[in-house]
Amino acid sequence: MRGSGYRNDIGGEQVKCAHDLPYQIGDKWTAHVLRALQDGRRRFTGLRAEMPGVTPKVLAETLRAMEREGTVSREAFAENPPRVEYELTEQGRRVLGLLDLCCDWARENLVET
Amino acid sequence: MRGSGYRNDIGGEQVKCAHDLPYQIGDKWTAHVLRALQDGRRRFTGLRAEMPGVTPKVLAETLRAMEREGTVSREAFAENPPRVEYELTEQGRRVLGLLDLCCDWARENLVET
DNA sequence: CCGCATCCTTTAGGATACTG
DNA sequence: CAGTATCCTAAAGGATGCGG
Repeated sequence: MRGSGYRNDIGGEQVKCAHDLPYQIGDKWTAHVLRALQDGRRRFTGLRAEMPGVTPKVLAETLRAMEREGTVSREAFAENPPRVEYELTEQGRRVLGLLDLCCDWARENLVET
Repeated sequence: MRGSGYRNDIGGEQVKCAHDLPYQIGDKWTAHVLRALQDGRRRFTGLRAEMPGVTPKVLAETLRAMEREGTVSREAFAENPPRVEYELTEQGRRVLGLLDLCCDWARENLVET
């Protein structure tokens, strides 16, 4: 089924595996952002509310990184007080799909925890 | 660490996701160990050879952690010079399966990078 | 309200040397 | 051979305060 020579950067094929994905996913808050945005756009404060424990600095960093990677889009409105809304991109929804895949796997393989 | 414990109740579900799995998978060397052991048992030096760049300290730490988690088993032989062999457990093979799942996902979703 | 500027702590990981 | 024992650096993440 799966012979050897299948190990990303150790001289095998160029297939990207978990920790070599060009997307953050293992860091502390990205998965939470993906979950928080799965039902639609949210603004900064809304995200904070759904992610207890995150500090504004770290949340902002996470969002900037995700924006750079193309998993999240950001829209700022020139109002006062300011309003900024975040939303998953198509690629972001795909990454969320991977997360769901992992959850499914966990459901089937970790039942006896 | 895990921040404020298991806070994966984001959607109300208690499902464990990527970074909350009770297995290392996003750290630097675990996936490499899983790959290196996928074709059978290996000893410490053999693993080092298949994982260029890893230092004995870090490899030992990784193996200890995996042993604790139950993804790798360790057998030491009372010989001289000493010999120690590592092998995937059933659970280890399951985690490797998740890794393969991620690779499949990447193949289908990252073709046009 | 959004989020940057500072400063600080923790930790993963590496370099090197040394033992049973 | 199969690891410890030390020491060190970089980077992630947190606390707090300010500014448009």
